[in-house]
Amino acid sequence: MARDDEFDIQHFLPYLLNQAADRSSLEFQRYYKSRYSMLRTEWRVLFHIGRFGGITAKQICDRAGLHKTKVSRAVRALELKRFLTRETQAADRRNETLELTTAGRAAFDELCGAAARFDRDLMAGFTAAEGQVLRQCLVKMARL
Amino acid sequence: MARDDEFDIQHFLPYLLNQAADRSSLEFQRYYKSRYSMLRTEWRVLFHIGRFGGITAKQICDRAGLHKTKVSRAVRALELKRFLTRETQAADRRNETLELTTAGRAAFDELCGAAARFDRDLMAGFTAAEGQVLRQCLVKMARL
DNA sequence: CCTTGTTAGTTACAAAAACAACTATTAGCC
DNA sequence: GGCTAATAGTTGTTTTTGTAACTAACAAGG
Repeated sequence: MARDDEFDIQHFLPYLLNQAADRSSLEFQRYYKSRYSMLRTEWRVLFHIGRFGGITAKQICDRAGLHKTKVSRAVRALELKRFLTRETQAADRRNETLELTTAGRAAFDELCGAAARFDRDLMAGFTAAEGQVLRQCLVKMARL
Repeated sequence: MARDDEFDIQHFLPYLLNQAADRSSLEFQRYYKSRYSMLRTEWRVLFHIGRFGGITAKQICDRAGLHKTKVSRAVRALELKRFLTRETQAADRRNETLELTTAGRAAFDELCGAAARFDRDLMAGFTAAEGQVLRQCLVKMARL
Protein backbone atom coordinates (compact mmCIF):
# COMPACT_ATOMS: atom_id res chain seq x y z
CA MET A 1 0.00 0.00 0.00
CA ALA A 2 1.21 3.46 -0.84
CA ARG A 3 2.41 5.57 2.05
CA ASP A 4 0.30 8.57 2.81
CA ASP A 5 2.46 10.91 4.77
CA GLU A 6 0.07 13.84 4.82
CA PHE A 7 -2.94 12.10 6.26
CA ASP A 8 -3.43 12.37 9.99
CA ILE A 9 -6.25 10.27 11.36
CA GLN A 10 -7.05 13.13 13.76
CA HIS A 11 -8.21 15.10 10.75
CA PHE A 12 -10.35 12.34 9.27
CA LEU A 13 -13.43 14.13 8.03
CA PRO A 14 -16.06 11.84 9.59
CA TYR A 15 -14.26 12.09 12.92
CA LEU A 16 -14.15 15.87 12.80
CA LEU A 17 -17.78 16.01 11.72
CA ASN A 18 -18.90 13.79 14.58
CA GLN A 19 -16.91 15.75 17.12
CA ALA A 20 -18.18 19.07 15.83
CA ALA A 21 -21.75 17.74 15.65
CA ASP A 22 -21.66 16.44 19.22
CA ARG A 23 -20.14 19.59 20.59
CA SER A 24 -22.37 21.99 18.72
CA SER A 25 -25.54 20.06 19.55
CA LEU A 26 -24.90 19.76 23.25
CA GLU A 27 -26.19 23.10 24.47
CA PHE A 28 -29.22 23.20 22.24
CA GLN A 29 -30.08 19.66 23.22
CA ARG A 30 -30.00 20.62 26.87
CA TYR A 31 -32.25 23.53 26.03
CA TYR A 32 -35.13 21.67 24.42
CA LYS A 33 -34.72 18.76 26.82
CA SER A 34 -35.11 20.90 29.91
CA ARG A 35 -37.74 23.19 28.40
CA TYR A 36 -39.99 20.66 26.64
CA SER A 37 -38.64 17.27 27.82
CA MET A 38 -38.08 16.45 24.19
CA LEU A 39 -35.74 13.85 22.81
CA ARG A 40 -33.52 14.60 19.86
CA THR A 41 -35.69 12.65 17.45
CA GLU A 42 -38.79 14.43 18.74
CA TRP A 43 -37.22 17.80 18.08
CA ARG A 44 -36.28 16.69 14.60
CA VAL A 45 -39.76 15.45 13.81
CA LEU A 46 -41.29 18.62 15.23
CA PHE A 47 -39.02 20.73 13.14
CA HIS A 48 -39.82 18.84 9.95
CA ILE A 49 -43.55 19.16 10.48
CA GLY A 50 -43.16 22.82 11.41
CA ARG A 51 -40.98 23.51 8.42
CA PHE A 52 -42.84 21.52 5.79
CA GLY A 53 -46.44 21.50 6.98
CA GLY A 54 -48.88 18.59 6.78
CA ILE A 55 -46.46 15.81 6.08
CA THR A 56 -46.55 12.06 6.70
CA ALA A 57 -44.24 10.00 8.89
CA LYS A 58 -42.80 8.35 5.81
CA GLN A 59 -41.90 11.69 4.30
CA ILE A 60 -40.10 12.64 7.50
CA CYS A 61 -38.16 9.38 7.35
CA ASP A 62 -37.05 10.15 3.81
CA ARG A 63 -36.23 13.78 4.36
CA ALA A 64 -34.47 13.39 7.70
CA GLY A 65 -32.87 10.01 7.06
CA LEU A 66 -34.51 8.53 10.14
CA HIS A 67 -35.80 5.00 10.57
CA LYS A 68 -39.55 4.60 10.64
CA THR A 69 -39.61 3.11 14.14
CA LYS A 70 -37.82 6.14 15.53
CA VAL A 71 -40.25 8.47 13.81
CA SER A 72 -43.24 6.39 14.87
CA ARG A 73 -42.24 6.64 18.52
CA ALA A 74 -41.38 10.32 18.31
CA VAL A 75 -44.76 11.05 16.72
CA ARG A 76 -46.53 9.25 19.54
CA ALA A 77 -44.51 11.17 22.14
CA LEU A 78 -45.32 14.49 20.48
CA GLU A 79 -48.96 13.48 20.27
CA LEU A 80 -49.01 12.76 24.00
CA LYS A 81 -47.51 16.21 24.59
CA ARG A 82 -50.40 17.58 22.46
CA PHE A 83 -47.92 19.08 20.01
CA LEU A 84 -49.41 17.42 16.94
CA THR A 85 -52.48 15.71 15.58
CA ARG A 86 -52.73 12.92 13.04
CA GLU A 87 -55.40 12.43 10.45
CA THR A 88 -55.74 9.36 8.30
CA GLN A 89 -55.92 10.28 4.64
CA ALA A 90 -59.22 9.31 3.00
CA ALA A 91 -57.60 8.55 -0.34
CA ASP A 92 -55.08 6.11 1.16
CA ARG A 93 -55.84 5.04 4.67
CA ARG A 94 -52.26 3.87 5.22
CA ASN A 95 -51.01 7.45 5.30
CA GLU A 96 -51.62 9.85 8.12
CA THR A 97 -51.10 13.57 7.78
CA LEU A 98 -49.34 15.17 10.73
CA GLU A 99 -50.14 18.73 11.77
CA LEU A 100 -48.88 20.87 14.63
CA THR A 101 -51.35 22.04 17.25
CA THR A 102 -51.22 25.63 18.49
CA ALA A 103 -48.99 24.49 21.35
CA GLY A 104 -46.79 22.57 18.94
CA ARG A 105 -46.48 25.57 16.66
CA ALA A 106 -45.59 27.78 19.62
CA ALA A 107 -42.86 25.38 20.70
CA PHE A 108 -41.59 25.16 17.15
CA ASP A 109 -41.44 28.93 16.75
CA GLU A 110 -39.74 29.41 20.07
CA LEU A 111 -37.19 26.69 19.36
CA CYS A 112 -36.46 28.09 15.92
CA GLY A 113 -35.67 31.42 17.52
CA ALA A 114 -33.40 29.73 20.02
CA ALA A 115 -31.78 27.76 17.21
CA ALA A 116 -31.13 30.94 15.28
CA ARG A 117 -29.37 32.39 18.31
CA PHE A 118 -27.28 29.26 18.83
CA ASP A 119 -26.42 29.29 15.18
CA ARG A 120 -25.27 32.88 15.35
CA ASP A 121 -23.06 32.09 18.34
CA LEU A 122 -21.51 29.15 16.54
CA MET A 123 -20.87 31.15 13.40
CA ALA A 124 -19.31 33.94 15.44
CA GLY A 125 -16.05 31.99 15.49
CA PHE A 126 -15.71 32.26 11.72
CA THR A 127 -15.43 34.96 9.11
CA ALA A 128 -18.41 35.49 6.83
CA ALA A 129 -16.58 33.84 3.96
CA GLU A 130 -15.57 30.82 6.04
CA GLY A 131 -19.10 30.47 7.37
CA GLN A 132 -20.54 30.48 3.91
CA VAL A 133 -18.15 27.83 2.61
CA LEU A 134 -18.70 25.73 5.73
CA ARG A 135 -22.47 25.75 5.39
CA GLN A 136 -22.34 25.11 1.65
CA CYS A 137 -20.10 22.11 2.10
CA LEU A 138 -22.29 20.72 4.86
CA VAL A 139 -25.46 21.17 2.85
CA LYS A 140 -23.83 19.24 0.05
CA MET A 141 -22.74 16.42 2.35
CA ALA A 142 -26.00 16.31 4.27
CA ARG A 143 -28.13 15.85 1.18
CA LEU A 144 -29.58 12.37 1.25
CA MET B 1 -38.89 38.61 19.54
CA ALA B 2 -37.18 40.01 16.49
CA ARG B 3 -38.10 38.37 13.20
CA ASP B 4 -35.30 36.52 11.57
CA ASP B 5 -36.24 36.21 7.96
CA GLU B 6 -32.97 34.78 6.74
CA PHE B 7 -32.69 31.84 9.08
CA ASP B 8 -33.95 28.52 7.78
CA ILE B 9 -34.01 25.75 10.34
CA GLN B 10 -32.93 23.35 7.60
CA HIS B 11 -29.58 25.13 7.61
CA PHE B 12 -29.14 25.06 11.37
CA LEU B 13 -25.47 24.26 11.84
CA PRO B 14 -25.85 21.44 14.41
CA TYR B 15 -28.46 19.82 12.17
CA LEU B 16 -26.24 19.99 9.12
CA LEU B 17 -23.28 18.73 11.11
CA ASN B 18 -25.23 15.76 12.42
CA GLN B 19 -26.56 14.87 9.01
CA ALA B 20 -23.16 15.22 7.37
CA ALA B 21 -21.52 13.24 10.18
CA ASP B 22 -24.05 10.41 9.92
CA ARG B 23 -23.84 10.23 6.18
CA SER B 24 -20.07 10.45 5.96
CA SER B 25 -19.54 7.87 8.73
CA LEU B 26 -21.92 5.29 7.37
CA GLU B 27 -19.69 3.54 4.87
CA PHE B 28 -16.59 3.54 7.01
CA GLN B 29 -18.61 2.26 9.95
CA ARG B 30 -19.87 -0.62 7.85
CA TYR B 31 -16.27 -1.30 6.87
CA TYR B 32 -14.74 -1.70 10.34
CA LYS B 33 -17.88 -3.35 11.64
CA SER B 34 -17.87 -6.09 9.03
CA ARG B 35 -14.10 -6.46 8.96
CA TYR B 36 -13.29 -6.36 12.68
CA SER B 37 -16.74 -6.44 14.36
CA MET B 38 -15.81 -3.18 16.00
CA LEU B 39 -18.19 -0.65 17.46
CA ARG B 40 -17.71 3.05 16.83
CA THR B 41 -16.27 3.69 20.28
CA GLU B 42 -13.88 0.78 19.86
CA TRP B 43 -12.58 2.21 16.62
CA ARG B 44 -12.13 5.56 18.27
CA VAL B 45 -10.23 4.12 21.19
CA LEU B 46 -8.09 2.02 18.86
CA PHE B 47 -7.27 5.05 16.82
CA HIS B 48 -6.30 7.14 19.82
CA ILE B 49 -3.96 4.47 21.13
CA GLY B 50 -2.54 3.92 17.67
CA ARG B 51 -2.07 7.62 17.12
CA PHE B 52 -0.73 8.63 20.52
CA GLY B 53 1.01 5.51 21.80
CA GLY B 54 0.96 4.22 25.38
CA ILE B 55 -1.88 6.25 26.73
CA THR B 56 -4.31 5.72 29.62
CA ALA B 57 -8.08 5.41 29.43
CA LYS B 58 -8.44 8.75 31.17
CA GLN B 59 -6.33 10.48 28.53
CA ILE B 60 -8.52 8.98 25.83
CA CYS B 61 -11.59 10.32 27.61
CA ASP B 62 -10.11 13.79 27.69
CA ARG B 63 -8.80 13.83 24.16
CA ALA B 64 -11.81 12.22 22.52
CA GLY B 65 -14.49 13.74 24.72
CA LEU B 66 -15.83 10.30 25.62
CA HIS B 67 -17.27 9.23 28.95
CA LYS B 68 -15.12 6.91 31.00
CA THR B 69 -17.70 4.11 31.02
CA LYS B 70 -17.76 4.06 27.25
CA VAL B 71 -13.98 3.92 27.08
CA SER B 72 -13.85 1.28 29.80
CA ARG B 73 -16.16 -1.01 27.83
CA ALA B 74 -14.39 -0.36 24.55
CA VAL B 75 -11.02 -1.16 26.12
CA ARG B 76 -12.35 -4.44 27.45
CA ALA B 77 -13.79 -5.32 24.03
CA LEU B 78 -10.49 -4.54 22.30
CA GLU B 79 -8.65 -6.55 24.92
CA LEU B 80 -10.90 -9.55 24.23
CA LYS B 81 -10.11 -9.16 20.54
CA ARG B 82 -6.41 -9.22 21.51
CA PHE B 83 -5.92 -5.79 19.99
CA LEU B 84 -4.41 -4.20 23.08
CA THR B 85 -2.75 -4.94 26.40
CA ARG B 86 -2.96 -3.05 29.66
CA GLU B 87 -0.23 -2.58 32.19
CA THR B 88 -0.74 -1.02 35.57
CA GLN B 89 1.73 1.78 36.16
CA ALA B 90 4.13 1.10 39.04
CA ALA B 91 4.30 4.74 40.04
CA ASP B 92 0.52 5.08 40.38
CA ARG B 93 -1.37 1.83 40.36
CA ARG B 94 -4.64 3.55 39.47
CA ASN B 95 -3.42 4.22 35.94
CA GLU B 96 -3.02 1.58 33.31
CA THR B 97 -1.03 2.13 30.16
CA LEU B 98 -2.69 0.83 27.01
CA GLU B 99 -0.61 -0.53 24.15
CA LEU B 100 -1.58 -2.08 20.84
CA THR B 101 -0.60 -5.67 20.16
CA THR B 102 0.80 -6.63 16.77
CA ALA B 103 -2.69 -7.55 15.65
CA GLY B 104 -4.06 -4.27 16.99
CA ARG B 105 -1.37 -2.31 15.22
CA ALA B 106 -2.10 -4.16 11.98
CA ALA B 107 -5.80 -3.36 12.27
CA PHE B 108 -4.99 0.26 13.06
CA ASP B 109 -2.67 0.63 10.09
CA GLU B 110 -5.12 -1.02 7.75
CA LEU B 111 -8.02 1.11 8.98
CA CYS B 112 -5.98 4.29 8.69
CA GLY B 113 -5.31 3.46 5.07
CA ALA B 114 -9.00 2.83 4.50
CA ALA B 115 -9.85 6.06 6.31
CA ALA B 116 -7.46 7.99 4.09
CA ARG B 117 -9.21 6.60 1.04
CA PHE B 118 -12.67 7.41 2.40
CA ASP B 119 -11.45 10.88 3.25
CA ARG B 120 -10.16 11.40 -0.25
CA ASP B 121 -13.49 10.31 -1.70
CA LEU B 122 -15.39 12.69 0.55
CA MET B 123 -13.13 15.61 -0.26
CA ALA B 124 -13.44 14.89 -3.97
CA GLY B 125 -16.75 16.76 -3.96
CA PHE B 126 -15.03 20.02 -3.02
CA THR B 127 -12.38 22.29 -4.42
CA ALA B 128 -9.04 22.37 -2.62
CA ALA B 129 -9.86 25.77 -1.15
CA GLU B 130 -13.27 24.67 0.08
CA GLY B 131 -11.81 21.52 1.56
CA GLN B 132 -9.22 23.47 3.46
CA VAL B 133 -11.74 25.91 4.92
CA LEU B 134 -14.10 23.07 5.79
CA ARG B 135 -11.47 21.12 7.67
CA GLN B 136 -10.14 24.21 9.43
CA CYS B 137 -13.60 25.16 10.65
CA LEU B 138 -14.30 21.63 11.83
CA VAL B 139 -11.00 21.37 13.67
CA LYS B 140 -11.87 24.59 15.44
CA MET B 141 -15.34 23.38 16.41
CA ALA B 142 -14.18 19.89 17.37
CA ARG B 143 -11.58 21.18 19.79
CA LEU B 144 -12.68 20.31 23.30
C1' DC C 1 -0.78 6.93 60.81
C1' DC C 2 -5.46 8.22 60.07
C1' DT C 3 -9.17 10.93 58.47
C1' DT C 4 -11.05 13.46 54.29
C1' DG C 5 -11.03 14.29 49.55
C1' DT C 6 -9.76 13.14 44.83
C1' DT C 7 -8.78 10.30 40.82
C1' DA C 8 -8.84 5.94 37.57
C1' DG C 9 -11.51 2.62 36.41
C1' DT C 10 -15.54 -0.81 36.91
C1' DT C 11 -20.20 -2.41 37.58
C1' DA C 12 -25.32 -2.16 37.89
C1' DC C 13 -29.43 -0.34 36.44
C1' DA C 14 -32.40 2.70 33.47
C1' DA C 15 -33.11 5.07 28.98
C1' DA C 16 -32.69 4.99 24.16
C1' DA C 17 -31.45 3.03 19.79
C1' DA C 18 -31.20 -0.78 16.30
C1' DC C 19 -33.29 -4.56 14.21
C1' DA C 20 -36.77 -7.83 13.02
C1' DA C 21 -41.39 -9.35 12.90
C1' DC C 22 -45.98 -7.92 12.75
C1' DT C 23 -50.86 -5.61 11.10
C1' DA C 24 -53.54 -3.08 7.96
C1' DT C 25 -54.18 -1.22 3.59
C1' DT C 26 -53.46 -0.63 -1.25
C1' DA C 27 -51.71 -1.87 -6.07
C1' DG C 28 -50.95 -4.91 -9.83
C1' DC C 29 -51.99 -8.70 -12.37
C1' DC C 30 -53.97 -13.17 -13.83
C1' DG D 1 -62.85 -11.14 -7.98
C1' DG D 2 -58.75 -13.16 -5.76
C1' DC D 3 -53.85 -13.95 -5.42
C1' DT D 4 -49.22 -11.87 -4.61
C1' DA D 5 -46.33 -8.16 -3.64
C1' DA D 6 -45.52 -3.63 -1.80
C1' DT D 7 -46.18 0.22 1.47
C1' DA D 8 -47.27 2.93 6.06
C1' DG D 9 -47.00 2.38 10.39
C1' DT D 10 -46.65 -0.28 15.00
C1' DT D 11 -44.95 -3.49 18.46
C1' DG D 12 -41.47 -6.56 20.67
C1' DT D 13 -36.81 -7.97 21.51
C1' DT D 14 -32.02 -7.29 21.66
C1' DT D 15 -27.88 -3.98 21.76
C1' DT D 16 -25.90 0.03 23.04
C1' DT D 17 -25.78 4.11 25.66
C1' DG D 18 -26.28 7.18 29.77
C1' DT D 19 -26.28 7.82 34.69
C1' DA D 20 -25.15 6.88 39.15
C1' DA D 21 -23.11 4.25 42.57
C1' DC D 22 -19.22 1.64 43.56
C1' DT D 23 -14.02 -0.10 44.47
C1' DA D 24 -9.21 0.68 44.70
C1' DA D 25 -5.38 3.68 44.97
C1' DC D 26 -3.31 7.84 46.11
C1' DA D 27 -2.62 12.78 48.26
C1' DA D 28 -2.58 16.10 51.86
C1' DG D 29 -3.34 17.92 56.37
C1' DG D 30 -3.68 17.16 61.02
